[in-house]
Amino acid sequence: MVREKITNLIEKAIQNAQSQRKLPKFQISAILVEKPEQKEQGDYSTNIAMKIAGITKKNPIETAEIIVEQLQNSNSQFLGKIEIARPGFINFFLSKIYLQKQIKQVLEQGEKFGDLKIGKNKKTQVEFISGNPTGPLHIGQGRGAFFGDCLSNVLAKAGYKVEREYYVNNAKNSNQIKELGKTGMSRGTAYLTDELKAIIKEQKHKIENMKSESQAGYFLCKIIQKENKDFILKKLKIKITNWVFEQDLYKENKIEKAYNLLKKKNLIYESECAQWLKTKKFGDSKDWVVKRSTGEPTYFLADIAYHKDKFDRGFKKIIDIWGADHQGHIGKMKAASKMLEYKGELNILIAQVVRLKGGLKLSKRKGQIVGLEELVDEVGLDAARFFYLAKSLNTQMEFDLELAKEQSQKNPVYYVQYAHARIQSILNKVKTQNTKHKSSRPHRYAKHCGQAKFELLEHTSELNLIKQVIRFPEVVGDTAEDYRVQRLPQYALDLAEAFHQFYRDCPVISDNKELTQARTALILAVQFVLKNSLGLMGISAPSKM
RNA sequence: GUCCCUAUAGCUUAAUGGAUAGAGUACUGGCUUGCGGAGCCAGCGAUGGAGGUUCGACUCCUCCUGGGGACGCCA
Repeated sequence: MVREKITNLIEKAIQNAQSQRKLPKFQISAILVEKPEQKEQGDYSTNIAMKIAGITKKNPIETAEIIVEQLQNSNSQFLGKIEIARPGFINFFLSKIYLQKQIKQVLEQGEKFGDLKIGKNKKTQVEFISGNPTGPLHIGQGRGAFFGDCLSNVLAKAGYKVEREYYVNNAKNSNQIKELGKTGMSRGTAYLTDELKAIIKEQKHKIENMKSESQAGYFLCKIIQKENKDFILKKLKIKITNWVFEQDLYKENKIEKAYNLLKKKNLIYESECAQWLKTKKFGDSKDWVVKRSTGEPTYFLADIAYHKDKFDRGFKKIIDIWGADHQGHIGKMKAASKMLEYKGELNILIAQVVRLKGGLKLSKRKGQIVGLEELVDEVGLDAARFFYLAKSLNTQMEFDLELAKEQSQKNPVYYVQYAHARIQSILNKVKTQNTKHKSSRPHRYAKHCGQAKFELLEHTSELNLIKQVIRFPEVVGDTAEDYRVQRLPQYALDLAEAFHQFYRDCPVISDNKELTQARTALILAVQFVLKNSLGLMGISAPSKM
């Protein structure tokens, strides 16, 4: 990645300056290289001179001058000019030759462009959605759903070995399953929705013969879970590799085993006939009950057993994506992971609440729910995904269903898809004119385009477009590190915009055959990256619209 | 009461302590000798309030105000 190269150059420059005694000796801390928003401020820039000004005892501009002097000696081919700007930024401009060469590389790598190795094949698990099997998913859960799917894609692209998991709270003896059973037996209304009413009606005879609420609830939850599963896989097109059932943890005695382990470690004590876990000692605000006075395990104990199971499966990095109502649960879980001496990385992310505009709250237990299915039907899957992913996970999100419907035809996602389709249309035309490649496969065609004379790509719009294209690996890497997937939709928009501007300024098809070939190669590369970034978001890249 | 998240343009929102706070949408005006006008260009418009730390604060700290969530032997 370009940014890494620049970082390395700066580090070397500082070391050189130090060995020439132009700068004092000090430990070089993290060097930040970022992409400025203004074009005049370079393609990349660093604030390192300001950071170390305190140590060098020179003002930032002088410090920058010393570093730049060394940088200029380094004679690197990919950099054009290097500028110093007040109050002490060093701005880097990429060289034209370097940019032109990149397109060939993108075409050679094709779909693999942007694949990174930073994950080092680390065994990673992303657990997300994990909706209760008592009803359909609502629009609040859509957040964790698309976020988790997208983050998993990004991590995989960045070189992690990712498993995607969904945990089903279907314990037969849990209160929610009993409540569900009650509802089924017309003794309650806890989870009553139109969908459930239909199921109950259909299964009336079977339910009537059931002996207990628990049995009826478990029966109903199986049906609901199957519907949810189909919905997630087929309609939302989310990939899940493992479905884990709470009931199986009971069946396999894993809950009792976890309990005994904690007991052995002397982390459990009895009070008021219940069994308490010493979570306070491990950083949580208080201790929690793991077994009730009746002897039944709590949800928390089951969750500990579940996490122990994750740890035992050898994940080095675990990401849990939970709803906002589980926020108070983080402290306990972290405490428990310490008790179990988990050595890996446990990240718990909270997807903040989704509110409906107009004040309707979205809590599963409080009345009105808007189904995720309804939303996807209204605005379409692509738009829904884009809409969700564009927002930061830990900001509460206000959902204007009316607006979403209204905007489904002028949604930003179409802007990106339009760029992709437009490119396809041009490519089709190019191929028609050039009968030799009329029916050639994309891969072979890309190879052919790789022979183009890239030095002909000189227009500002062409160079800007290339700059956007080569940002892609950085976008993948940054997102894999900070999990801010909203970077992806923004990037896709930026790339599409750069393409539309290029389209305005530079006709691809012209009498100049060499230029036509070079520009065809360029847009082909753009198309690869557009498709790739849409793919990470789970959004389709249509050839026609 | 305690803890957590949060407040940015009319609306929906972005911004690892950096430069002129970035988009989409809405609104106003402009773009036909060309490959898809679902496009392009220009304009309008924002950091809730008061202090503090810093060369530099939407970002960190304190207080205030508003919104949400959590504080069960529910899940």
